[in-house]
Amino acid sequence: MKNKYYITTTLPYVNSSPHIGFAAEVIRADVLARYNRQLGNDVFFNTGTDEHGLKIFRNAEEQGVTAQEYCDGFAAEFTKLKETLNLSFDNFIRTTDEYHIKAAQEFWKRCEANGDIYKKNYKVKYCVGCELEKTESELVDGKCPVHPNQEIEEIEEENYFFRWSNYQEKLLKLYKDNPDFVIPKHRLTEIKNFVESGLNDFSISRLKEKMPWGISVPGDEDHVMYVWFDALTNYVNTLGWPEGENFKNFWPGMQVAGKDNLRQQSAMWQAMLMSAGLAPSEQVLIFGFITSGGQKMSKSLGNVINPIELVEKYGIAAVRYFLLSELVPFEDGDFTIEKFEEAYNVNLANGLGNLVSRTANLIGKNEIEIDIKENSDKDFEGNVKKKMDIYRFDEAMRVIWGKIKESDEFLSNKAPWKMEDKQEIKEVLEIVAQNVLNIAYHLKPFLPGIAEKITEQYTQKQITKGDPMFPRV
RNA sequence: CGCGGGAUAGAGCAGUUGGCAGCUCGCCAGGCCCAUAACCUGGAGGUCACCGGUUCGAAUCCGGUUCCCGCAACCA
Repeated sequence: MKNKYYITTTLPYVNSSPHIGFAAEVIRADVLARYNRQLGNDVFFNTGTDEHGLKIFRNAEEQGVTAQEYCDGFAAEFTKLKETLNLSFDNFIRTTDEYHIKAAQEFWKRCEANGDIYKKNYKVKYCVGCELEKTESELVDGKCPVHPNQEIEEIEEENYFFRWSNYQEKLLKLYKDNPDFVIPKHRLTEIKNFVESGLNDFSISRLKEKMPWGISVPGDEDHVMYVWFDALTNYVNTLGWPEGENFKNFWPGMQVAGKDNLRQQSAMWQAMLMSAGLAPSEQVLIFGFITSGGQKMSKSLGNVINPIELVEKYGIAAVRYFLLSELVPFEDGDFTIEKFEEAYNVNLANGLGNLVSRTANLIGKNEIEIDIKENSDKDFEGNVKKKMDIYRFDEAMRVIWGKIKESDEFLSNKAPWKMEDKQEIKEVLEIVAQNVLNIAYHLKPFLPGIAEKITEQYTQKQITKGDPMFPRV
């Protein structure tokens, strides 16, 4: 019987084009999905788009289109990432999908039935930029410190609230019983501290007459759900919850997110799950951010890196390689075009590409037939696994590149191009070719396209030299 | 004392449970010449931010200090 493995990314909010940080997140999730498929597990991999809320409603108004049209445009752009980033997701959920809307309403009803939803008068200052209410202590000079150029709006209305405060002890118990619940450890510490400091119930609805772009609250046509409540439920809705077979088979699952999402994923959502009577997530991975030249990416600084343009210029393998290999997933990492090109030249062109070329060439020129098979090296496999078990994609790739270096050294030592005896040459090249084929095998989750190409080349009866896979830049 | 992260070769970074300080680029010298001006070998270059402690032994653990950064700019 196959193990079930469910993994989901967060759903990016569709108010701008795909961010390189989200690209890193979804590619890491893709690696875990592909790796688990390779291990023989039955995998369900989810991503999608978060499409409700005031910010989107207003953006659409400004552009003179309906909110749905506005979202459709972005959703198409994000869907295209499947090809652009070579992703293997099984479902792409949009929070405007009919099945999501129905399930989100069902989720609401369950929380309500459990006594965790109540109505109260709500008078608070609200920052449209954050889509969040602000307490007086959070404001600086009466303005949101995050969006100082936007006016704080006063909202006074009856809202529904979620009794987050009911879940403080249960969340702390969850963290205590599952010390690996949040990876890395320091993020678990952070969320534990936050929950310990006390939880305030949060508002989960908005008046429809003011902000119609949301999912109707069950049994109250005057309200729509607050975007966070609706969006978080996608992680089970995508599995067909409440009835779907997939839900029974795959939940609970792995969740990955950027560090800005720690609170939502590991505390708010977990409390919501408990309230609805569902099991908490299996584990939450919290990734670091990507800076650009040591600074936060910002349009005004002009240092925003567009992952799609990067792929168009350098190819998807180069982009996946950099994001997976040159960054420590759980810490902030820096991107510059210089580092990117250096990594490309050193590791893909001179390293992987060159080894594949020189080996194939030597075999072809000598007209040698060799006998090798996929994944023949159990030590190699074990070393990769050790790193994958702790989600260190960078170190797993370092293991793979160690095998490349070892093969280059071996070739230089043996110098088969000086040998006369065909049998002797064959013995050397068979070892190296076997290494290359194993490298390709372990590369499949990381650089699927390239790995397939190498595998195809090296499983021919007569291996011959191909065109360079990575021309130097 | 809001919560976290960080300081390691000229630059950029890694360093898991304490055990001879590593990687890439750059620099110097050599080799090879099968391969994409690539590949291999050797070398120079370190007060592991600072002070103290634990230990046979600390980049690593503990306490303190200084300086950066994120949470918290349009954002994942």
